[in-house]
Amino acid sequence: MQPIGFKLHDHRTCIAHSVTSVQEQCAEKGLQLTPVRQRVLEILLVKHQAMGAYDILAVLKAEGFSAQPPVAYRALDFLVGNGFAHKIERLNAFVACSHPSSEHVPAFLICRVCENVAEGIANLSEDTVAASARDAGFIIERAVVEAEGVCPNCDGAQP
Amino acid sequence: MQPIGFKLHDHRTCIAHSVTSVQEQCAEKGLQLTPVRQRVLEILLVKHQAMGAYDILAVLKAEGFSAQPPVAYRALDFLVGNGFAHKIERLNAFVACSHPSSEHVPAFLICRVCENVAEGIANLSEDTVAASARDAGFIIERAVVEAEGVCPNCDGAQP
DNA sequence: ATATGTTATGGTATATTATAACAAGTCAAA
DNA sequence: TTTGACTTGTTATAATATACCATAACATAT
Repeated sequence: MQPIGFKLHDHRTCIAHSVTSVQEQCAEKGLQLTPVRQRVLEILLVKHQAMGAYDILAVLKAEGFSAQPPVAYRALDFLVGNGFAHKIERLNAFVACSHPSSEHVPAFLICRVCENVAEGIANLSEDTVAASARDAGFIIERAVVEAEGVCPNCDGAQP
Repeated sequence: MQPIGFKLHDHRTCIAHSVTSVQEQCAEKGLQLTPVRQRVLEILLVKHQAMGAYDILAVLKAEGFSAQPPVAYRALDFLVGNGFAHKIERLNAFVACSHPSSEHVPAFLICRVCENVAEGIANLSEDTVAASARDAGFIIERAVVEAEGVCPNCDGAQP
């Protein structure tokens, strides 16, 4: 059991479920979840913490995959492009998606102390953001919310 | 007259107003708006487009300022840290703040065609994000919304 | 007037993140 | 069996960002 979204749960079944869910979606959509791609997804799932491309690369290398930067970036592009992972721009790092089965505007709660990340869902359509965009005639194609702060596990423990 | 927030307006007075507003705030708070810092702010204000640190550096260099990367990053840190500019993480680039006089959660509408950026204000406190954070016991210290899409000027003109 | 602390600048070097470009393998469909 | 779409392998390099050390400028305390 380890923290996820700052709460404890059975992380092993969590990983297994995510992987099979992604496998199913790939089958449905005719996407190829190749060994490297699946492995990168698994690596991201191990922790609910954002990982840099080069962190992932180090793991791949240790496991005998080819480990030039493009290997990691290609797999990440695939995962992000198909909604199985997200990039956290603020950290230049990546996390597995916690809600891979539905379209959504992800909202990341990033703990600046332990660097764990929880993914929620934002509802911008009811926000002033949607109104501004509508007024301006701007068409939103995708969006993300990134919030930095302190998670419950670190609150009190650290400044 | 040029596009700002995708609309036309008198950009010269816009720049002048922004600069004097920032000068006033610095005076109030005892912050030093040194020559490089003010110049970087002005450079950002020239376009309502995000600029990379190295773009700014190039302008500084042409004007005889010292032009090693830290020069730009320091000035940008000052501006961002005090709310006079924002970093757009998705672009690794910076924009002058359009609402420098008030605390707010900025929401960027980023046109993927012309790369112009409009800054709105998000109201996350009424969003599911705030609820998730509250439920999780997560304390949000700062947040940003980044939306990518197509602005009214580019819509129709480009795919 | 001198010392001390704080803030800002100058500068080198290097770390970190990301992509371009090209060759080659896989595999299904025409 | 070739074509085409997609994936991988690999080298090199681009783009972004920071660590680190030294110096200057200036206010305030001794």
